[in-house]
Order: sequence, then structure tokens, then C-alpha cells
Amino acid sequence: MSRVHSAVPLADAPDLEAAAAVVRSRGLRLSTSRRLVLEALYRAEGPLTAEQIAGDIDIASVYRNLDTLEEIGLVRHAHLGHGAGLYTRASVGAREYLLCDACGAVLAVDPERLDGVRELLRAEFGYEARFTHFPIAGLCPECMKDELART
Amino acid sequence: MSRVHSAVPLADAPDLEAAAAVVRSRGLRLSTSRRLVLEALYRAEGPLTAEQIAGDIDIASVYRNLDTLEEIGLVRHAHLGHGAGLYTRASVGAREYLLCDACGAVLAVDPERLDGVRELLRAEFGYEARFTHFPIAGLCPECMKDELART
DNA sequence: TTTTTTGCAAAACCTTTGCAGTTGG
DNA sequence: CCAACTGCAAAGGTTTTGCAAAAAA
Repeated sequence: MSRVHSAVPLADAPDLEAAAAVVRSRGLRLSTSRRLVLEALYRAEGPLTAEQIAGDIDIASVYRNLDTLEEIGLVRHAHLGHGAGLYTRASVGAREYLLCDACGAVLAVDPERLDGVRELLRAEFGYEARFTHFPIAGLCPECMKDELART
Repeated sequence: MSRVHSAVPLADAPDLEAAAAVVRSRGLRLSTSRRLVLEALYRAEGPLTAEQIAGDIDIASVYRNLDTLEEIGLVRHAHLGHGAGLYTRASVGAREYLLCDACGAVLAVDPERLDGVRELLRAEFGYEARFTHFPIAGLCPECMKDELART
């Protein structure tokens, strides 16, 4: 079981080639399935589940590869809601998430926009909050309205 | 699958008797296992997993009872970290949680102490944040220090 | 060749569900 | 009596693990 926090320095790999180079520079092999996992992540618009990444590759290999790739700073993952984890290439840049408990909508935001919140939490509790792995949960504006209307 | 948010009004049941009364007032039966689940929750210092509550009762009945009891406002649950859900009697009052991703420590705080954070999030995103069900994730002060020391 | 990585199968883990039988009111 | 509730057993969904075979370097 890997640590939740990426104390892992982000590997700078803007494209597939660069990612492949990082893999090899770590003494790891660029196996077929490793390459396919990377290809899926670099092709994707948004975050993917292990299952979506899998294709013909065995799901166990996918998980093992995602773990490895996360350890070397090429991949990140988040848990939004109750379902499967979601994976992205690290080079898209960090995002933090707000999840609506009622409708499931996910808002991905630039970490800067949560610096105020982070500062408040640091001052009050000494905690350094990160919403990259687990989201901020709550009600989105629409569901908030519905909630109020139902009263 | 129940909604994540307790739109459920809290039943005021400071002790077991009161809880039993609430159960009956809803036309539900106070079966042996229902009573044992309530006893476990009213005896407990902190939150419990379904397994901890179970004892001799079948785990399926425990989950079914926890669901029912949550629906009538006697129970709450939260998901802290990756493991099993944690259940408490609702009458202990709402708590919000901060979880340390590194050491797993959980800080349970009075909701008031997060009102500033909530306000900021409401202003910036229109989200009404609640950390009762899913915690604020991050690094606790100690692990933050360790993190910095390792550099 | 040697070490890493794979596929397969199985298991772990948490939770839910179907069903026939029991029990509370 | 009869609806509510139970235990049991099985399954669901996600992730991990053991192991012998395959493949990368």
C-alpha cells in the first residue's frame, strides 16, 4: 500500500516520449503493457479508471503499472465519490476537486483557488490540506437550491 | 444506495431508552439485533465499524440496521481514509473531520470551527461544503514537519 | 542470461442482495 | 397472524497477491 500523499517529485514529461524516457532513466522497462497504460493516459481528455485504461491488458498489470508510474511521478490518482479510483498523467498539472454529494458533479480547480482555504486550515489546525486525492465534499449550487426549495 | 447527505432530521435520543422509543414511534420493531446495534453505538467512546458493532450478529443485519437507523436520524456515518465506514450515534452531535494522509490520524472538530472555510468556499464556488461524511485530507502538523525535514 | 514484468487465478475487503425461515407486536 | 426482520450464502465491485511463464535489456 503506497502513501496517499505524493511526496513524489513530479517528473516533467509533457509527452509520451518524455514519459518513456523517465521510465527508462529509472532503470524500469518499457514493457508493452506499461507503454499501453501510458498511451491511454496521454491520449485521454480527462481522468480514467483502471478498467478504462485496461483494454486487452490484464487489470492486475494495469494497477501494478499505475502504482509504479505514480511512484516515479508520472501519474496521479484521486478518489471521487464511492467508485473506482481515477488516474491522470501528472503532467496535466495538479487539480483539486469539489464533489457534489447529491448529484455527483465534480468541479476540478486550480490549486491556487484553494490557497485561502488552505491558509485558514493551516492557521486554525496546523493541517496542510490537499484536495487532490480526496475531494471537498458538499452541495453544488444547483443542488443547494433544490435542497432549500424542498423546505 | 442512500444519499450521502443527511437531509434526515436528527432524532433527539440522548440515551438508549430514547432511541428505542424513536424506533418504535416509527412503527419499526426493536428486534434483538437492532437493540444490540444501538447498545454498541451508545456504549462506544468513538466511531465504530460495522464489524466492530457486529459481535454475534450477522454483518448483513448490522448493515441493514445501520441503514435503517440512519434513515430515522439515530445514526450517522463517515468514510475516513480507504477502509470501512465508521458509525456513531447521531446524538453525539455533528462532527467534521480532518484526516492525515501520512499517519492516518483523525481530528474530529465542532462544525463551527469550519464555518470560515465553508464561507470561503461558498463565496468562491457556491459550494456548501460538509466534512461530516468525507474528511478534509492533508498532513497533520507532525507529518508536515517530517515532510519538511526530509528535504 | 538475468531481472523485471506479465497473465491468470485466487483472495481480500467492504457492502449488498435473495431467500426461506424466524420473531416481534 | 402477518409484516418486519433475521441468518446464511452468494455475489458485487475494486484492488491486491502468489506464482509460474514470458519478455525486456
